[in-house]
Amino acid sequence: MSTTVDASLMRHVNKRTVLGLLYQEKAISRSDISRTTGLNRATVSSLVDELIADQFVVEVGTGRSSGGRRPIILQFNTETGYVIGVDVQITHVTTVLANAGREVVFQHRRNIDAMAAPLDESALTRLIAEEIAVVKRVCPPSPHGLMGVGVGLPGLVDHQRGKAIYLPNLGITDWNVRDSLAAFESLPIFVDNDANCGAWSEYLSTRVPHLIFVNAGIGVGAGIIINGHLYRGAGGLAGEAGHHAISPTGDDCHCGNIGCWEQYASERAIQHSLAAAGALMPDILPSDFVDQCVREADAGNPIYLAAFETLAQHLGVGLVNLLNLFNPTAVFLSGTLAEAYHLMQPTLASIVETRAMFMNRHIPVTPASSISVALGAAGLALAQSIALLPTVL
Amino acid sequence: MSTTVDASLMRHVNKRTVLGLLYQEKAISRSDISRTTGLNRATVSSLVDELIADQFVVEVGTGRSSGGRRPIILQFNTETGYVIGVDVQITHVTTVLANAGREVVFQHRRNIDAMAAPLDESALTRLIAEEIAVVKRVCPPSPHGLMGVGVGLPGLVDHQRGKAIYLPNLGITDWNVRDSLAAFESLPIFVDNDANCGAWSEYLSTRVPHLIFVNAGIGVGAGIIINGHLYRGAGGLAGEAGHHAISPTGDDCHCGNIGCWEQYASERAIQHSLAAAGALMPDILPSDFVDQCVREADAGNPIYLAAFETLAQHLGVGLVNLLNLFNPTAVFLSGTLAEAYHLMQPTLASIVETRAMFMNRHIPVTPASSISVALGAAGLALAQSIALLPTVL
DNA sequence: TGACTTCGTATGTATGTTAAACTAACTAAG
DNA sequence: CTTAGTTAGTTTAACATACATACGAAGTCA
Repeated sequence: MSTTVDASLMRHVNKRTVLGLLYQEKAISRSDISRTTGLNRATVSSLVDELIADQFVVEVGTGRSSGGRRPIILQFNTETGYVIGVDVQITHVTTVLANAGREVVFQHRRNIDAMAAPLDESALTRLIAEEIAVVKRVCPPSPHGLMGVGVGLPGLVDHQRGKAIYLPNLGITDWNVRDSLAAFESLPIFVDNDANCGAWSEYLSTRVPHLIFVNAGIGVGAGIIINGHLYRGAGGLAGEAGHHAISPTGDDCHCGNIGCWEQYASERAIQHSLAAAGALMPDILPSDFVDQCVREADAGNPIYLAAFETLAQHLGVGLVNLLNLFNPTAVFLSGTLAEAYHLMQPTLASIVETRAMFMNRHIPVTPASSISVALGAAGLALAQSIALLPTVL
Repeated sequence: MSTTVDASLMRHVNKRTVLGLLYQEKAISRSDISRTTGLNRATVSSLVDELIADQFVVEVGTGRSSGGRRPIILQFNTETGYVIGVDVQITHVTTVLANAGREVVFQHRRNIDAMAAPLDESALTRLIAEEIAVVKRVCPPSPHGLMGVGVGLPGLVDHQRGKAIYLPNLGITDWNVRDSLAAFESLPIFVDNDANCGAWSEYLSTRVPHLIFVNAGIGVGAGIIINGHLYRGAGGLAGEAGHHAISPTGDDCHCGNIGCWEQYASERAIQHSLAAAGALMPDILPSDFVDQCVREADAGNPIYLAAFETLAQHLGVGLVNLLNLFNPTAVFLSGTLAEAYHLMQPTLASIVETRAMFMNRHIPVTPASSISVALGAAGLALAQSIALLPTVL
């Protein structure tokens, strides 16, 4: 932790601050930048000149005068380069092509049914490589080109080595994703946990400094942003919220614990409720399971309504725990269960309002977009590719 | 978040890095500093000169030669100034006088029995002021003198305004500690949650970058260090681990939640166990309660042994949740229940080893010193007083 | 004794930010 | 339509700081 600063780092930091501001605001002048950063106008001019030379920034005409010379409007050059993001879930893979401004240029979803027909590592590698190839074909030319690929995976990930340590619901252990993909793809590959990707995506969109992103589908995981940085923990494996126990008497979990949140707040819990009510749906593809259940509940089927009610209660209990522990600014709900948000929202809200500590009772729990994990994976790749953009950590 | 750097900040950061290194190492030369920080020898010399002029650093003779001129050994001047730390618990108040090197020069403990004879805010203010006055009298003269007072409180604290928002077990709401004490004491007053103080203390001692400090007594709270910084959450009220639920069927808690960890992992839980076994101890001072229980258990009394066993199990379940959520490097156990550490250790260890996720199974759970909260409070005051020392956030 | 090593300092240079002067371009009052 | 005032952006000089280099001091070792 011995941070030292010299002139070049000083300039780098200031340059990053300027580009960061340009990245947030859609139209801003040199003068505006000087005012909001506190940097001298001359310094800003010099930094902007370099950013323009690097094609990260473009001048786009002049703005309105406020009593003097009209300002030159600057913008982050969203088309300076592109990244690919891949969200690997148990039931489907979502791939996006995003420009440097995190605008989605192309997206593709492919259902898989890993639970019915398990995919081994090499099959999954090929599948991801195929998806990348598909997206790659539609990537427009740009100054920095296609800069990298981010992959979000549902389980324990060693993001530094680019390895999946344990993906319980895919039945995969110790899979070196980066090296495997390198056989098909020469682009830089970045790998991370899916909830981490989602959290990063929501942070970049909202700039909320402390947030929790809960990905609830077949498993449950959380991504945690603290002070604008992704919190990874000492071993890089924080946020296993799905394996915090909410009951001392629950079922044994594969993780070794008893009564894990994941047992009560995942698709499994719905199946459990349905089975208990004698209403199993055996001939449905896993990738359509939640969809079908939501449809039944929306149609008024009381068994399904009750199942979602129970689910919402358990989801709420765990959420309250996270609120009291982390005291965040916002919570985002993602994964297949987010499709049932409208069914669970009233119960969820009422549990948070009654059971969280008073300062946490009005923290909003909102659904995330279905592509936020893929977009976040792309965003992580972007952050690694352009050193001047906001750092992950 | 628009960080800008200029020459003076650059120098400040480098100076802090140098002083930080001197603060950690007990004997180090300019040359050593240059090597470990990467700063140029000339730069180090210049920075050290200023630090010596400020009396933060002293030259203490020469070291052994390694084939050339002998180095001049530098040391952080632990006697450059002093701070006071106060740990306010329900049953006692601990006050320490520490020098700038966090060495305890004097300490004093005073039992109170706030539960039996409740103290109101003004009585508590006077009590703290008295304790400060006692300690102040033994403070030796020094270049920077007595720099400030840190106060750790068991409950929700607004550290920025120096206010206690809610201290449930003391029955106090909205108490402006800083202003109240200002009537008695002109020193700068810094207020924080007790577990935050403890966590900061353990961080400064161990330099473990990710750690959790659990303060378990009549209440339960956690202080969280993330990446060498105290994590306070969005509203400054994170770490309310005592109010994360570990059972859906437990008692109602004053916080609004059901089945809070605090119901199962505090002194209350022992009383509950004893009552259930028909072995209440009504005529004991609250400040001696745990002491007495430990003595009974150590003497082999099966009712007390069973009570601690149950307590350890519940403590363990909550700890596992924290491990899986935060993936820390170490956990420190403090508060009155830490006195029963030897009784609970085997159960605690076995629960962590079996129920935590595999990467968290060998995270050490060790007892903290009984003065770590007071020392941490002093440390927070120190960090605020000397801007060149490690920052809290 | 003499060559070599290491520590710490002195001096000049490179890099960067800032302050101030300056030009460009606009608004608004008379 | 002129003129004063304002705002945006650039140029120039001054200043702060870290670094490279050279050097003296003080040791080691053959």
